[in-house]
Amino acid sequence: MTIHHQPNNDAPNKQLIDAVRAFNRFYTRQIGLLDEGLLKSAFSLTEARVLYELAHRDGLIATDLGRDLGLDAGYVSRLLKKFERLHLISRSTLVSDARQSSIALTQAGRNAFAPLNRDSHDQVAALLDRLPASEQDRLVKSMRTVQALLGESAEPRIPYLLRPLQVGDIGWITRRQGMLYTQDYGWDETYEALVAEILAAFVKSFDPKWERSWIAERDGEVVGSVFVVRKSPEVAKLRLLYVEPSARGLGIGKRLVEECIGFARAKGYKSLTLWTNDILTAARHIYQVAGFKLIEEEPHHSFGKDLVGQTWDLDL
Amino acid sequence: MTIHHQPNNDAPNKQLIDAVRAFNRFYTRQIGLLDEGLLKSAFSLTEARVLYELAHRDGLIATDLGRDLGLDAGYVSRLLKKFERLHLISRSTLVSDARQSSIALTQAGRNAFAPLNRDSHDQVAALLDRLPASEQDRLVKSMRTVQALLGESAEPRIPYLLRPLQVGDIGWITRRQGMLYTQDYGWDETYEALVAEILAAFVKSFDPKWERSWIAERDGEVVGSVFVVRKSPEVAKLRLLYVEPSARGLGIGKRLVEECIGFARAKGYKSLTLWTNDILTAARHIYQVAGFKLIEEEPHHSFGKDLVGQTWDLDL
DNA sequence: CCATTTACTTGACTGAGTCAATTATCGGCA
DNA sequence: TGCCGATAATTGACTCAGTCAAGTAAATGG
Repeated sequence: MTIHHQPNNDAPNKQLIDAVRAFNRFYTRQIGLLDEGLLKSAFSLTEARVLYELAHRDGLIATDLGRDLGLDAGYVSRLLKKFERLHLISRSTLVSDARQSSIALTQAGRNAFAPLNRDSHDQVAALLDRLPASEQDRLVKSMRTVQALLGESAEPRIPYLLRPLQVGDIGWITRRQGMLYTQDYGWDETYEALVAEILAAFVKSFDPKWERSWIAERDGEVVGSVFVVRKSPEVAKLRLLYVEPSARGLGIGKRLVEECIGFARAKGYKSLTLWTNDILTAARHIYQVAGFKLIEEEPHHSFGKDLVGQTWDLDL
Repeated sequence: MTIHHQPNNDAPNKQLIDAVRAFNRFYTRQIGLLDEGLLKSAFSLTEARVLYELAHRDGLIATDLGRDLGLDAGYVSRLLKKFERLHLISRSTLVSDARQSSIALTQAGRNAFAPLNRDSHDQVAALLDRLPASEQDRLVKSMRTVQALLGESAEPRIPYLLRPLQVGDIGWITRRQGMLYTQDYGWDETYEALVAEILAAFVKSFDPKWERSWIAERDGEVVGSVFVVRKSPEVAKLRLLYVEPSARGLGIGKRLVEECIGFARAKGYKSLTLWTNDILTAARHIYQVAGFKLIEEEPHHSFGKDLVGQTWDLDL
């Protein structure tokens, strides 16, 4: 299994554990039901699994089968011997290692596997068929998520990726910022509206020569963003910096702000300014570290709360 | 299993079937891995499952166990006999039916089950612990989805539910509309910006006396929405009608429009107007059926396309 | 080149789960 | 009331999937 970033120190929530255990019981039964159907064939369940592997992957050796299917080496050996006796497989000793031999299905083996495969396919088709198309999609999507999370990811996970805005992003950012600040600070729905307004204006008046957006994406999900707009020929403004709680601690916020500064410098702006609220301490810390200076503070009443707005500037 | 709404007539997509089969293979192995850990106990896997059922449900009879765990009646009988010999369970013949007897764990039974239960719990905890908290949530959510879709739903599913706007909705609607029209009609990012703008304005100037929003929600997900705004004291305007492709065919669009009409009537508006584009045929059909009349058409260039805008009115 | 590890095989089991026959009881019905 | 077909549970008789440990042959590493 892969080593993941930031493993939890405290034990996972009991409710989550129970949910996973419930799912395991449920799916044990589910698999049992599906397997019942295949039992009438000449092959045992495990034999069928072995045939499946052989039919779908080339150049397997006995050890691979045992490892991937979780089978005893002796048992695999016996299974393969039986298959060989039935002329379902052929084995050829590897030149690279005379202990191993590459196993391949013969034509007879493929013929024997075909009906098994069809039955299994049809059974799953019948299962899916009970659901409307949209739910089939949801089901498969969820299964893929489970598999991705529990399985070993083939490639080491990219911590995150920066890209420009695409369609769908501004809605997503609006939603997440709205929900986050409502949840964490009790702001009302007008904050979400403000974000929507700012982003709409950004897109409508976007000038690629002087402005830019950065979206931080992880595993295909937006986990952060920031925007730079032209306030005047000499002043750029950083807006709407945000990092998903689940992606904090990866340095995404810092990186986003650095990108903004770099961009503003490259474009010849004289200074970079931003407006924020004093309660957003995590963001403030990032601005401070990046060299921003607090210019002005003024109380205001917005989003249903009494807040203290702050203007921060950075000379470029 | 439950009878679901609108089963598919045509066979499900092969890709989906293969994904489900891949998941089944994956999870077979996953369960195998988890079970290995429990093998050192004095009980077999099936015995542990039986004990689990007995520990968590009262008044079970032998048949229930066989049915719910997919076990042979004879085998269950023998298992129970063994448990009884070990004084782990007690059986009392039911007065209602002398063939059946209610099975309950004794204190010794509970004591025997406790370590098994703890081991299983700890194993799942260890599994979850490898993931950061946010991914644990994603995992469990996906598992619940799979279980809900494949299992028999206890209560018949509510097709959908109408509710007013909440925080997060306007971002979501912006995103989905933006993505949908980009995908289906090739509109550019300015459409998403327009939606954001309209929704921001709606929230900011919202007057509950004269205006309203309806969000259609299914299984906790937004699947449609519509807004009514006050254009003038006599004219209400219907805006941003939208239904998720996955939720079409449930009459959500029709219902949303009907709500708008009802609201506009109740508030004493003289007419309800709306603006749309001729290519949105599904929506147009809904408007026609609801009694709207096409008032005006004019070509315009928006969202990167040549379009024909339409104004529809309904006298109330 | 020798010790250790790895890939595979084989003999000897066991015990999980199946199948069919049997008994006891129930519910329905003439 | 008594009979019949169905259901709940039990039991005997299996089998065969899977385990465990010991052994062989080849590879690997110092």
